[in-house]
Parts: sequence; structure tokens; C-alpha cells
Amino acid sequence: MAMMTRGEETRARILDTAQDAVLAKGFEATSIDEIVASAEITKSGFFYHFKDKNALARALIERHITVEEEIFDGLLGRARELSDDPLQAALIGLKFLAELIEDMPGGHPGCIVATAAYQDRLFNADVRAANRRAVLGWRHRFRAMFDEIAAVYPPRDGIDLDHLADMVSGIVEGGIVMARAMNDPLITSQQVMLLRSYVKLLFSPRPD
Amino acid sequence: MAMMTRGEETRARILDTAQDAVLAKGFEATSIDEIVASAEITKSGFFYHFKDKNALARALIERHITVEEEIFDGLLGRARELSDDPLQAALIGLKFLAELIEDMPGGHPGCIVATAAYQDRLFNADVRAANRRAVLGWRHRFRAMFDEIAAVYPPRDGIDLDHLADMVSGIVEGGIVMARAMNDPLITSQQVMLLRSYVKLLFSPRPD
DNA sequence: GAAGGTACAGTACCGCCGGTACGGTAGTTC
DNA sequence: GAACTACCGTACCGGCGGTACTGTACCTTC
Repeated sequence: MAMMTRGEETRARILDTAQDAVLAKGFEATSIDEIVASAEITKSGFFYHFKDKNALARALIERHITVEEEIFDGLLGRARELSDDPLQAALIGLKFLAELIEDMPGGHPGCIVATAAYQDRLFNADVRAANRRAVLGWRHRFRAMFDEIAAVYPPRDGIDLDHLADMVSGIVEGGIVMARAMNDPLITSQQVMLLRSYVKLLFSPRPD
Repeated sequence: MAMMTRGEETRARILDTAQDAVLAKGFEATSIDEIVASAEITKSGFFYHFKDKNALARALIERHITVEEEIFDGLLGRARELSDDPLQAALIGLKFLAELIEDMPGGHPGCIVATAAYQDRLFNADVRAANRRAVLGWRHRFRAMFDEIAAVYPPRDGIDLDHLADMVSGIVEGGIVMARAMNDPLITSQQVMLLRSYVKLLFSPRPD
């Protein structure tokens, strides 16, 4: 990280400025000329690092995946330190997630994956594949979490745990859409807390 | 409906062809030239009916709202005929909703509202206002449904019923994002069924 | 039956955007 | 000093959203 070549630094600067613009305005609305101006390079320089806008999208998604994984690792790791019980750890983790989203200034900045999902006809197979890998990563992560819980507390309803794992991502994505549509940044964290309530009811051995 | 002037017919034809294209490829990827060719008019004709692409987006969203309201009215109306109990009626209605989504060829075609939400910097205040009205309509509809249930069965957890009402829309929107990202059209209906499971657990007086 | 509005067709044009092509060059490496 | 990396500069292309203006078939109203 500390030792970057000049090329790597320029590439990182392009990604940084591009990410800010994309999260603020969407991928389509962010022009290459604009990125070029913000990153203080020329158009030639941009196309030297990325062969087209698809390549930029793919790089943004893949960087997003790694950053997000680190955040989730930290979140769930801290939650597990706070309780030996897998259900309690999950409930703490979901609360942390809701707080994380709520504390983001101006609400969750929006998810690049979803942005790509809604414009996937514009993107090529590479971008779509990167997108699928991101969602699959979430599924496996939360599937493992729910497996641990289900080993101790059998779920109250005949639930497919893969579907339940997808629900975490789905609630966040849907919450972002709702928050944007309603211009109310709190909606996303509220939805995560409802998911937490569901997980609690689903796995709790006895109500209250 | 049967008696339309020539202008109304042309306008409806533009909206029909535009909606097909937008749901298939997204709003940005659908060019006016393309709509004009499909609707067999000229560019002048298009701009006679819509002053710009924003006006088209707004008209699409507003038409989408009315069509969707009719569908939901039919769905929930039929569900209520099948059971006097508000909780059972809601569970039947959610099952109907999941089936409706599952039966859509190629999965849910995607929600225009979400498309607009993810590109809202491109749209003007009119479009965003129409978008908010759509989501508010859903909230009020499902809020009324949950109010009826809560009057009979107090919810097991301290839940804000507005948030729960938003969860219906949020689950559907998030499910669409996930279905698109994973290229698995069944995800959306699976997520709706999980929401049904939550509603069941949340309001059921005794487990099982 | 002339006047005026409605509902377009036709043509020409503009600026922005993604992308291509290609030549030049400062700095680094061997 | 040759070769490679990492760009800069300029010119250009086609597609897109949108504007501007003229023309005109059809219908209604007086």
C-alpha cells in the first residue's frame, strides 16, 4: 500500500474520484470527461488504465467487494467477541450493521452492485460476473452465520437458509432503494432492524 | 378507454413501446430514436407529446402506479374474500403476491420506481415527487392491512407498523435487485415468502 | 366554407458523451 | 543509449438528447 508505482497511484486516484461521482450521481450520469478533470489527468491517461467504461465499472465493483468484506469481517468479528451464543452474536451483528448504515452521513451512499444490476444491459459479461461474485460472497457469509445458529436453535419455520442469507443483502438493497425514493436515509437501518426482529423470532426457542 | 382521440392513442402507443423497452433495458439505455421507430412516429411527434425524456419518465411512473394499484386491489380483495381473519387474509395475499411475481415470464420485469431511484440525479423534481407518491401509496395500503391485524393480534415485538409496511415494498425492490444480480428470477418470490413467514411469526398468538 | 386549432411529418442543426487513432515525450530501467 | 512505462495533445467519429422552424392533413367551430 505504501509503495505504489506512479501508474498504480494514478489508477487509484481515478478509482477514488470515479467512486465518489458514481455513488453521488450514478454510473451513467458520471462522464469520463468529468472523472478525467477531477483526477487531473487527460482522456488518453484514462484510457491507458481502463480500456473502456466497462473496465472501470468492473474495477469499482471488485474494489467495493474487498472493502465491504473487511467491514463485515470487523462487524461480525466484534459481535462474536461479545457473545458466545451464535444467535445473540448475529443479533448484535445486525444491530451493528443498522448503526453503521445509520451513521453514514447522508444515509448509505448506495450500492454499486445495485447500480450495476439496474443497468446490466449496458455492461458486459465481465461486469455481470463480478456482480454475481459479490452477491454470492454475501450469501456464503451469512449462510455460515445462520448455519451456526440453526445447529443450536432449530428454526421455527421450514426456512431455506440460503434464502434467509440472501434476505440480508436483499433488505439492505431494498432499503437503499426505499431511502432514495423517499429521501429518508433512516429507512435502510429501520429495515435492517426489522430483519433482526425476524431472525430473533425465527430462532428463539421460546417467545419472550 | 374505448373512445380515445387520435392524440391520446398515439400517446398511449408511445408509452406502451417505451415501457417495454425501459423494463427490458433500463431508462438510460432506451433512446428516443428507438421509441420513435417502434411507435412508428417521428421525433417531432414524440416531442409534441412529451417536452423531454423527464416527462416521459414521469408519465411512465404514474401509469405504473395506477396499474399496480389495480393489481394489488385485486390480489388483496380476493385474499380477504377467502378469510375473515385479517392475519390469514394477509398471509394469503402475500402468497398471491409471491405467485404473481413467480409467474411473470422471465421474472419480475423490474420496477420503474427503483430504476428512477437509482438514477434520480438525472431526473427532475417532478419525477422524484411522482416516485415518492408511489412509495407512499404502498406504505398506506400495507399500513392499513397491518393495522387491521394488530387490532386483533398484538404484534409480538415492539414494531413500528409504518416500517413494517415499508418492508413489503422494500423486500420486493431488494428481491428484484438480487434477482437481477444473480440472474435468478425466483429470488424475488422467495424473499416475499420469507416476509410472509415473518408476518406469521410476528402476529401469531401462539407458535405453531 | 373559411378560420383556427390539433397532431403530427420533415429537415436541419447543436453540444455532450463514449470511444478511436496516432504522434510525441519525460522519467525509469537495463 | 535503447526500450519500456506512463502518460499528454489533438483531432476525429457516431449516437444521443434536444431545439428550431416550416409544412400540412384532419377536424371542429362559427
